[in-house]
Amino acid sequence: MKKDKPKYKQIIDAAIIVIAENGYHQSQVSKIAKQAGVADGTIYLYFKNKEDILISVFEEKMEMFADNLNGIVKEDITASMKLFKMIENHFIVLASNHHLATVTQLELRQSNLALRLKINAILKTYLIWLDAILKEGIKNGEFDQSIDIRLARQMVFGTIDETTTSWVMNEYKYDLVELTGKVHRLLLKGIKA
Amino acid sequence: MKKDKPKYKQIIDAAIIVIAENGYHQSQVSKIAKQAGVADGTIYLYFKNKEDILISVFEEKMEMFADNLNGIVKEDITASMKLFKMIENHFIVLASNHHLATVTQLELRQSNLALRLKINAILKTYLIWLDAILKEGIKNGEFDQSIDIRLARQMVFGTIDETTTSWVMNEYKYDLVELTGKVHRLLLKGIKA
Amino acid sequence: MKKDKPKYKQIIDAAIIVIAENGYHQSQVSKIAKQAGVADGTIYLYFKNKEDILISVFEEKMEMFADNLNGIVKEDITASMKLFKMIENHFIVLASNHHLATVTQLELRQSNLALRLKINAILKTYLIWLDAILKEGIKNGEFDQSIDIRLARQMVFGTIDETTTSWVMNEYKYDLVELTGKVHRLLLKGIKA
Amino acid sequence: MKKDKPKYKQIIDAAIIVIAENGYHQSQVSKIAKQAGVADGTIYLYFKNKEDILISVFEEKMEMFADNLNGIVKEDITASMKLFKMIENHFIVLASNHHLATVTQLELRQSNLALRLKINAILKTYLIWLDAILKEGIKNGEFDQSIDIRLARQMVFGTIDETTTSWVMNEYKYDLVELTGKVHRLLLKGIKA
DNA sequence: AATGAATGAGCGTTCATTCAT
DNA sequence: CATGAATGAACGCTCATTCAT
Repeated sequence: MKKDKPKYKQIIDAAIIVIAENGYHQSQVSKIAKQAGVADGTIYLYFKNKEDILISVFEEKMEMFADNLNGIVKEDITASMKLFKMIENHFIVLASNHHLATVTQLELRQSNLALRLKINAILKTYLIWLDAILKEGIKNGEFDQSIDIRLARQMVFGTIDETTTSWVMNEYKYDLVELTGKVHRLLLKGIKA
Repeated sequence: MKKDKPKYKQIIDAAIIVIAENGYHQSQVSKIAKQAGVADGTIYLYFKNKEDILISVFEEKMEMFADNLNGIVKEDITASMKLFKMIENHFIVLASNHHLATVTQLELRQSNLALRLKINAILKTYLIWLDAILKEGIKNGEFDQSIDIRLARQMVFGTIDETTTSWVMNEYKYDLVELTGKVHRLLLKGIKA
Repeated sequence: MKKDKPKYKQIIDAAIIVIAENGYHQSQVSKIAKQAGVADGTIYLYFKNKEDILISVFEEKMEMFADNLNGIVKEDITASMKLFKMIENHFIVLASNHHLATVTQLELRQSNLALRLKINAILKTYLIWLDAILKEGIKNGEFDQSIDIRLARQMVFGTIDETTTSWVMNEYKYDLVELTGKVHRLLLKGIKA
Repeated sequence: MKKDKPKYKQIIDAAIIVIAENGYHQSQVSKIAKQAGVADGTIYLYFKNKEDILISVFEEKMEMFADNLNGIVKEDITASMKLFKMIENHFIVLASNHHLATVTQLELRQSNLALRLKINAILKTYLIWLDAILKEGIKNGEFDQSIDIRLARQMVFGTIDETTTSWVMNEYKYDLVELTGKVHRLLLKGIKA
C-alpha cells in the first residue's frame, strides 16, 4: 500500500507546510518535492497528479476529525453534549495546527471546482456524523422535532466554518477553543426542543 | 465617469456569464471580451487588469444587496422581521440570477488571497448592516442580551452562505426563497431573548 | 507645407523631451501627443507613423549642424581651422541641449535597423561636408596626400561620436566644449601632412 | 557549471544566428529555441530571461577578443606593434564571423539602455587592455607624453568601431582585415611622440 | 482640421508532467 | 525505485494605428 510508505506521508506533510507558507498559487510541485526532500518525478510515483496531492492532504487530515468523531458519537452522553464535543474537537485540531488551519480554511478553497467537489465528498463523512447526532437529539426529544435536518446541518457546519475562517483571517490572535462554549450555546438554542 | 459608460456594465455582465459557464480558471480575458462584444484591448480602457474586473463584478452586484438592506433597516418593523427580510432579500437576489449565484458562491472563491481580501472588505458593508439589526434587537429586548455579536453575526452569515452554496451545488434544484422561513426560525431561535 | 505648421514643430519638440525623459522604449505615441498638447490622432495628420516622427526629429535637428557647417566651410580659413570649428560646432550644439544629446547618442540608437539606416542617410550630408574639408586639406597640402579619405572620415566621425557618447554616459559631468582643442589636435596629428 | 553544458553554447550560437538573420526586434525566444533545437522552456533552464541570453552572447564572444589581447599585451614587442595586433585581432575575429559582426555592430545596439550599460561594463575589460598599451607607449617614449589617455582611447576605439560598422553596413563587400595597416598608421600618427 | 475611443496582433515566461537513465 | 532535465501549451497586457464624429 502506497499510503504506508514513508515518502507518502513525507510528501503530504511537505505539501501542508509549503501551501501554508507560500499560498496555494505559489505551491509548485517542485517546491513540495524540495520540501519533502525528494525529486520532482518521485511525487508522481505516489500521486497521480498535483490535484491528487491536495485531495490526499484533505483525506488524510480529515481522518483526524473522523476518528475522534467516531469515538464521540459512541459515548454514552446526551446529543447536546456530543455536539459540544464535536465543536470542541474541530477547534482543538485546527488550533493545534495553524498550518493545517490556513490550508483548509483559506488556501485549499482557491483550488478549482473539481477539486472542491472532491473535497466536499470527503466532507460528507463528517456531515454524516453530524446528521447522526442531530437525528439522535431529535429522536430522544433533546432537539426540536420540526427542524429541517439539512438546514440545521448547514447552520451548524456554516457557523463552525465561518468562526474558524474568521479566526484564521484574524491571524489566530484569539483563542479558538475558548469559543466552544459560546458557539455551542448559540447553536443549541437554535435547534433544541 | 467610467462606470456609467455602457461598455463598463457590458463587460461586467459578460464576466459573470463567462465565469459562471466556464469556471474561474477558464475565464480568460479574451473570452470575456468576446462575450462582451468588444476587443481585448477595450477591457483595459475600463479596468486596470483582470483582477479589477472581478473585484468590480463583486462591487457592482453587492450594491444590489446593500441598497435593499438600507431600505429594510429603516423600515418601522421588529428586528426579527428585519432579519427575515434580509435573508429573504439575499435569497431572492441570488435565486433570480443563477449565474451570479454560481460566481459568488463557487467561482470567485477560487481567486487568490489578495482578491478574496478585497472581496471581504466589500462584504464588510453587508456585515455592518447585519450588526445593526442584531444590536437593535438586543437593545429592544427581542434578542438575547448575552449573545456575542461577532459569533451571532458569524452564525447568521455562515448559515445563509452555507445554505446558498448548498443550493448552488445541488444545481438550484429546489426553491431557495422558500427556505427563508425555516432559516429565519432556526437562526431566530438561536439569538432571541 | 506641413513642416511650417506650428503643430509640426510642437510634436517634434515634444518627442525630444519625451524620449530624453522616458527613454526610447517608454516613449509611446500617446505620451508624445500629450506632451505636445494634441490628440493621439492628430499626430497622424503630420507624420506617417511613429518611425516618421523619429526620423523627422533627426532631420530637423541635423539641419542645425548642417547650416552651421555650410558657413564654416565657406569661410576663408585653413582646412585645419575648419575642422576645429566643425568639432567645436558639434560639441556646442549638443552641450547646449542635453535632451537632444541624450536622444541622438543613446535613445535613437535603440531604434530598429530600418530607422537607423534612414538616420545614416541623413548623416550623409554631414559626412559630405567633412569629406569636403578633408579633400581641401589634402589638396592644399595641409593634410597627408596618402590618407584614405573614407578611413580618415571614419576616424574623425568615430572619435567625435565616441567622445560625445562618453560625455552623455558620464551624465554631462565635464565640459564637452572644452575638449575641442584636444580632440582637434589628436585628429589633426593623424591626418596632417 | 551551466556554461559548460552543450545546450548553453547551442543556445548562444542559435541566438547569434537568429538575431543576425532576423534583427533584434524579430528575434523571439521561440525562434531562438527552434534554431537551437530545444523547447522554449529549456532556454530558461540556462538563462534567467531573454536579456540574459543577449548579455551572455556578448560576454562569451567578448572573451574571444580578451583572450587574444591578453597574449598580445604580454608579447615582447613595441606598443605600436601591440596596437597593430590589437586592431588586426579585432578585424580578424569579426571578419571571420559575419553573423557575430552584424549582431555586435548593428543589432545589439538596438537593445534597451539597461542592456547596453551591461554590455559597456563588459567592454570595460577591453578598454583596460587598450589603456595598458597606450600607457606603455607613453612611458617608453613611443607615444606623445601630452595626450589625454581617455581621448586617445576614445579615438582608437571610436575609429575601430566606426570602421567595422561601416564595413558591416556595406555588407562586408570589401576586406576588413586589409584595412588594418591603414587604420593603424592613421591612429598611430595621432598618438605617436 | 482635430479628436480620442476602439481595435487586435503579438510575446516572454511558468510549471505540471514525462521519461531516459 | 528514484532522478531531474526537458518539454510545450497557455495567457494577460501593451500600444501603434484607425475612423466615426
